[in-house]
Amino acid sequence: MIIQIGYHEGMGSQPLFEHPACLITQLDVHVQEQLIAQLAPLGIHPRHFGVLSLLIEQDGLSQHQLSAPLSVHRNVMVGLVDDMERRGLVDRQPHPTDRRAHAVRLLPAGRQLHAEAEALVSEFEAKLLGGLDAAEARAFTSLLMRVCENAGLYHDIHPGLRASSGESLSV
Amino acid sequence: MIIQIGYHEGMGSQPLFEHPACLITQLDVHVQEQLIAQLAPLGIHPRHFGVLSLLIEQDGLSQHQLSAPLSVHRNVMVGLVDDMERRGLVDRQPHPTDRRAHAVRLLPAGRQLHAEAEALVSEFEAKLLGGLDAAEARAFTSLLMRVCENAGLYHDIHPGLRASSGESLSV
DNA sequence: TATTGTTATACTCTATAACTATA
DNA sequence: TATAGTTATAGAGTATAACAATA
Repeated sequence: MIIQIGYHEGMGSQPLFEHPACLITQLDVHVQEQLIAQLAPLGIHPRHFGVLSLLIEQDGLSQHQLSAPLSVHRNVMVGLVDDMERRGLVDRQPHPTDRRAHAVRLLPAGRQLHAEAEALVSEFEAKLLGGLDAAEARAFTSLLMRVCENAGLYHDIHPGLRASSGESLSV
Repeated sequence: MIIQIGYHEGMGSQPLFEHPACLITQLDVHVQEQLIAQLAPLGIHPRHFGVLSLLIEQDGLSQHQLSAPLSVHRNVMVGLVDDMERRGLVDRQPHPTDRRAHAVRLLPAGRQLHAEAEALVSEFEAKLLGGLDAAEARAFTSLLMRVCENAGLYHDIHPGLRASSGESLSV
């Protein structure tokens, strides 16, 4: 069965790389590639940087609270925290209010590494937006944030950082 | 709604989700997820849509010419073209100027499916940018394109595909 | 010698399910 | 009953290397 959508030949088709969705996807391929390369000298993956950044914003989060906003499955988070604990960047403390959970806490080495990593990430981002002037770059970032917000991407992670709503994963 | 992140100023550390790179990554996770869901009823993956779109713009491209702009390895392209040939969306013809290569050509069913797929993709994109007014949406897409261009993402595909002036691709 | 398409193999990543200890 | 963390296993996805035909 063919579903007629009212889109017929002759209405004109949009070039692939004028589709916002395709632009975002292509850009992310590049961003991932570059972030991995930028952070490799520090021995971490962008996901480790994500964990460190969330802990800088609010220390002592549980592994589940860390995995939800990063779109990382909780099984994978185990390994990420393992890596970072092994390197002395974080440790696992008993969670103050939930004895099932661990409070992942930043250690001084983690704070230091985060600062170095963020410098590298910011340096890359400056290059990424290097074709825009300052006002355009601000506008771009602001619009990006609004699109993300509109897509409901932050509901879990903001001030509360605790609205657990099932497992949201990429397919 | 304004995004409020309770972080402490002073250490020069930027909240994770104000980093453009992180916004792009998070947004792409969402976009991929949604595109896959949107196109699933048609039995295709976003990558198939990418191939169909490139062929709409310029029919008879070789598999290598298709794989480069889509950031897909040529080994993977074999399978994608296999899928689409099996469904009667495209076929493989002898390439007119390179006897090693195949010219992948759109069949009528492929043209039809592309129209349906593009309608679904555009519908999703309208929702994605639904929080912006028309001028903001245009600005966002335009800035996205400039960032992509600045990153060197379509040096291979612009001249041949967008202009479609009959010149061969320098891939 | 390099490139196109193809296949096979090995490797990585992710998903699923199970288990425990809590809630 | 549901959830946090953990582990093991299976499956999907990806990279590497090789090959034949052609440039």
